[in-house]
Parts: sequence; structure tokens; C-alpha cells
Amino acid sequence: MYIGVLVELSNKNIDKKFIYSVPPQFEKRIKLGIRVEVPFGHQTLEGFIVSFEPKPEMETKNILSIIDEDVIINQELLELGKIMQAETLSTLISCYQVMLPKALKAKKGTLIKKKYETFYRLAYKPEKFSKKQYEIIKLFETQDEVSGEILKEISPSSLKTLTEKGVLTKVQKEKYRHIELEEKEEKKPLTEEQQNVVIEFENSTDQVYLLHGVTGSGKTEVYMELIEHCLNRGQKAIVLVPEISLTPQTISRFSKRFGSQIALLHSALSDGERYDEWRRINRNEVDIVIGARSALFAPLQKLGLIVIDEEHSDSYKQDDSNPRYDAISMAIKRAQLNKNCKVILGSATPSLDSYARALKKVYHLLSLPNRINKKGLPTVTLIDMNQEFKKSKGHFSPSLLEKIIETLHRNEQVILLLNRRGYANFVTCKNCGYTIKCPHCDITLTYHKTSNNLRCHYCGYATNKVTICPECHEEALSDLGTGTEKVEEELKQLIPEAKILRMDFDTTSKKGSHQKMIEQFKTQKFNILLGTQIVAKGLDFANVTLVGVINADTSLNIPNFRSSEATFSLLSQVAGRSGRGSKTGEVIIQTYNPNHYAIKYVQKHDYQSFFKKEMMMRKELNYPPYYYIAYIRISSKDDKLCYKESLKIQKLLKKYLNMTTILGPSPCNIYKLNNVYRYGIILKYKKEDNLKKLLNKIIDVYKSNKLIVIDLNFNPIVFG
DNA sequence: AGCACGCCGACT
DNA sequence: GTCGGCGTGCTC
Repeated sequence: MYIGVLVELSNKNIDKKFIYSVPPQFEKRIKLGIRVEVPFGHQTLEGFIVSFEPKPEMETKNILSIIDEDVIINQELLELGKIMQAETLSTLISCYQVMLPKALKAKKGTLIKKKYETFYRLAYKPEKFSKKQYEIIKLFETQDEVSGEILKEISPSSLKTLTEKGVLTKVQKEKYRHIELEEKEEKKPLTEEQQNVVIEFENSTDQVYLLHGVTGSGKTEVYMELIEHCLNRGQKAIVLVPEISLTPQTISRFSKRFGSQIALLHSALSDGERYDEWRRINRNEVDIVIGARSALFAPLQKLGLIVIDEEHSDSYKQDDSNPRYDAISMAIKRAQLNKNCKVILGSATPSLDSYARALKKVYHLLSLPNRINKKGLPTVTLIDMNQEFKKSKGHFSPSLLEKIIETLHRNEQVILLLNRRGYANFVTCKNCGYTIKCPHCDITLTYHKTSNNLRCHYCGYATNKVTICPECHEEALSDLGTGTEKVEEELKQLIPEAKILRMDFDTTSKKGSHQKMIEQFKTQKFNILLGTQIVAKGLDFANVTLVGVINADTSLNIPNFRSSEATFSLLSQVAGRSGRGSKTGEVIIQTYNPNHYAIKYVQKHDYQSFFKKEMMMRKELNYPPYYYIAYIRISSKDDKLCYKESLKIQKLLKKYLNMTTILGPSPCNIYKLNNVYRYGIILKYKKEDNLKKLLNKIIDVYKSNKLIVIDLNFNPIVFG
């Protein structure tokens, strides 16, 4: 027996199948999509079985051992990997690796142990026991197995003596991390509008749907209904959500409806926990998988529905490492590999690309134009900071401040958004304008208050905070930019009675803290929730009647053609947090650009007009969705060589592509990163049949060049 | 990625 | 004469 094996090294030179022979004793256990150990040159490597092969002409080596008993990449995912490879031009092996939990990736010496947890059972009730011992024994009145961790908390020594006496017996159980089960709730009856959407979906044979529903229109209820129908047909479902809105609130709603049928793939899970969840899925023990981008590759069989919530979110594109894939496009491909599988994309502010496709009937458009509480969307007031800045106290205009105070007086709650997209707490010299940058990367250093140092976000370089400018030697360095901490301090002084909960990436990074904060705000232990992007999405607090945006403009100023779209989307989303309960909501947006269309249409809740206007801009400048964009990044430690080769590539592209606009090469936004220089070439094209072939050739030419690295990114989020 | 092979400079 | 520099190429 001969098999094709893809070895676990992501290198263009060896990204192809190698043929091995299988000794007879292994033959029975050989399956496609399991891993084997193979001799490879002078080393032993892990690899995936990707094909069965006829006897080849050349000599072959025997495989050394079989690693998996169960298939870890099923046929469908093997196929999907090939499609991803063709779309991203990344290595095939990296496409398979991105589908698997980290725990299954080959790293010598780190075999994954299945986690076991010790439970105890009561063998008999002793006649005599101490106080602590009784506390332990008492627990067994209501349950027959108790986790060792709980018992240890009462008294490790009592636990030990009871075990030694034989009162308690140990049971080892394979440890899974389950979602905490919540009591099942009766499903809420759907509104007529929701019901109509469900009916339209179920009666159609189209494959891809875009659900455009305003904030608070009850999209999640629709998803859950569709999932239930899907399960009733004996099929399974995947729900993708942006990591940021993978909040306990969202999860809890699914958990209340579907209980233990759900598996969760979360960034907060450890590698081991993630692997546990993955194995439950692979063993066919769950019906629904909820997770961020990579949950799309969950090994569910009989997939009937893929839900992509907040489909406009950047997080569905893996933009910073290979393979640079788009989960939405992959979801559609995966659906095509299944029988009767549909994809539903949902958003209050669909991406331009998706909405344009919906209008062209490539996607089936469904809409929920009204809020479920029949209250209408909150009124939005724009504060022109050009006028109000002088009257402002710190970051707060008098109008916003007044509204906050009013709201607190009514015992209602406030959410404040500090828009920090593309923003940093950098240090600059007031005297000469010098800005402190990383010596290894071309990046402004960020000031971190907690550790009182300056850090590079890219390479991790850290240095002590300096006060004297290295350039002009004046003591005039100051930290610019606005952190949530600073705004919090201001607010405390302005409104001493405010109970402020600060939520940003710093305060939510600890495990479970995010959930705790949401709980605390929900139970009204705080009356103001202040935070970054993290407060804009998916949160649902009935008592929030005021949303304030402190600085609407920062996301408008980032140098990216999608900045208007991103701003419109962020502001609309955060505005949608207001007035979700029985009380009418209000939104105050402080901006220096009150006449900018992205901001004006947020005020009017007018997605359609924003869409039209933005489409015009895109058309004029040959941007997506009218044109596709591909970004080629050339990097090297040798700056001159890098530029020279970039020029060569540009000339080659010009020679062979006649329908494509070629821009560059020009230094990347981050021109130097970790002492590597980087240049970028941007391609804009509508139809260019030879493009991928040509790019593949270029990759081929450079794959053995160790001084030059070529990275490709189709439809990039960030250029650089 | 490793590792051998191979073709040119300064050395016990 | 040979030790070793790392450019090139191969791994079923």
C-alpha cells in the first residue's frame, strides 16, 4: 500500500505530497486525514495522509508509525483546504494547520496529554468524623461524584485522610470544559417580521443569504430558529461571531436554548481546553459549534447551516499571517461541499461587498427593518467639537456632560465609547515634535501606565519612560493620545457620584473578567460603562438609555480606503446599544467632522444612503467592491536588495498583466519591522485570468531565495 | 526546516 | 596541501 503524505513543515519547497509505503501491519489502520510519522531526509516528521497512491516507479520509504486512530481532517476539510490554498496561494500544509487546534500541530516533544480530573465518590459513611470532614461528606448527600478541586478547597488534609481511610474513592474522568449549563428557557415567540424572514429563508433554495437587520431587531432569535429547523432536519450548524462579541451574553442565549448540544471555541480557552472541545465535535457529540473565525473548520458532519453574525467585522479575515483567508468566502465554499447547506450572513451594517452582492442577487437579501421593542432607533445628536471644544472640560462637551448627569439622575445607565481605532498613546516632544519610535521597527512606541514604560506593539521592545527629548534635549516630552484610564479620571472629577466601569483590552484580558464586568453592569453596580470598541458590539442592557461617543473621528483618519465604512459601522453599532429595553434611548456623538457623510448617515440611521455614497467613492477610485485588491509584500534584511527585487517583481507584473493597475513598490506603512525592511505592491483588478498563475510563478522563483520573503494578501484589511 | 554537497580563502 | 565559509539543492 502506498500513500501520499503532506509533511508538517510550512515551506514552499516541500509543500507537496511525498509517497511512502505502508508496512502490512499498519495497513488496516490507514485512513485519509490521519497523521503518520515518516522518515524525511535525515529527520523524522509528522505528516497528514492526503491520498492513496498506485505503486510508484521510484523507491519509497516505509512510514514509521501511525499517530491518530480517528480521522482529524475529514474528506470535506481536505477538499476545503485545497480550495483555500488556491485562493490564498499559501502553502497547503498551512491551510490544514489553520483548521486544527494548536494541540494537534506537530511540535517535537509536545505530545498532548488528555486532561483528567479527579472526582471522588463516597464509599461509606463513617461513624466518627471531624467538622471539616463532615463538610466534605455532606456534599455527597446531593451528588454522588464531587470534583477534587471543590473538596480541596474545604480542606486538603481532611480529603487526604478520608481517602486513606477508604471513605472516599477516586474516579478519574476525562476532563472537558463544558459551557456552564443554564436553565433552558422557553423560546420567545417571534415577531411577525422575524417569522417572515424565517419563512422566506426556509422556502428558498438559494444558498447564501444576507440578513440586514437594524440593531435590536432580534437577529439572534432568527438565527436560533433557523438552527432549530436545521437540527430538526438532522443536520448540524456552525455559528461564527467576532471574537469581541463572543461574550457571555451571546453564549448564554444559545446555551439557554440548546444546552449541551453546543461546543464553544473561544480565545480564552487554553490549548488543552480548546482541544477538548474540538474532540467532542470530532466524536459527533455536539450539534452546534459557536466560535470565532477558525470555528468554521469544526469537524461537524452533515452540516446544514453556517451563521456568520456581524458579517461586516474585520475579524473574519485572517489578515496578519498565512494563510490569509476570508472566512466568509470559505464558509460559502464549505457550504457547497455539503448537501443542502446554507449560509446566512447577518449585520446591522453589512459590509459594502456583501450588500453589493445582495443587490446583485448573488446573495438573497432578507431584512428586519424594525426594532423588536417597537421603540424605534434612538435619536442621535451630533456635537460639533469645533464649536464646543473651548467650552469642554477635558474630553467632555457641556452637552454630553449634562446628558450623562440627567441619565444618572433617572437611575438609568450610560455607555461611553472611546474610539481608539488606529490610535495610540504615543510620546512626543512639545518643543521639537520628535516622536519616540522603536529602534527595530518603524513604529511609534506606546506608553503603558501600569508598567510605566514605553513599548513597541509589534516586536515587544520596551524601554523606560523618558522625560527629556533625545533630539532637542528639552524636558518637553508628553504623552499624547487618550487612554480610557485618563478619561475615567476626568469623568470621576466631573461627576464624583458616577460609578464607572472601565472596559478595554487591558481590563478584560484576565480570564473571566469580561463576563464578570458584564454581570456587574447588568446588575447595576455601575452606572457608566466606559470602553473601547469592546463596548460597541453585541451587548444588550435594557437600562442603558444614553450612549456617548467621545471621539468619533479617530477611525476616520486612519489611512485606509475602508475608514469611512469602519466608522459608520462602529458608530451605528454603538448607537444600537441605547434604548434596547422599554425606555427610549438617546445617542450623543462628539465629532470634529459633523458634515462627513459617514457621521451624518449614522445620525439618520440611514444605511442605504451611506451605502450609495460610499459606493460612489469606491467607484471613482477603483476600490472594492468594484475592483479586487491584492497586496504583495516583499521583505528582506537588506533594504537595497529588497527594493531592487521589488522593482523586478513590479516590472514582471507590468509585462504580463494588462488589465491590472499596479501601484508601487513603496515602503510599507511599517517600513521596518524587527530589523526587516518591507515594500508593498498593490494590484487593483477586475478580471485578470493569469493573475494567480503569475503570482504563483513569482512565489516559485523566490521560494528558494532565503534573503527575500514574499507575502500575498488578497483583499487585505490592512496594507502593510 | 535541516543537512549534505561543493567550490573558494587563510591556516595548523 | 586542508579547515571551513555559507550558496544551492534535495528530502518520497
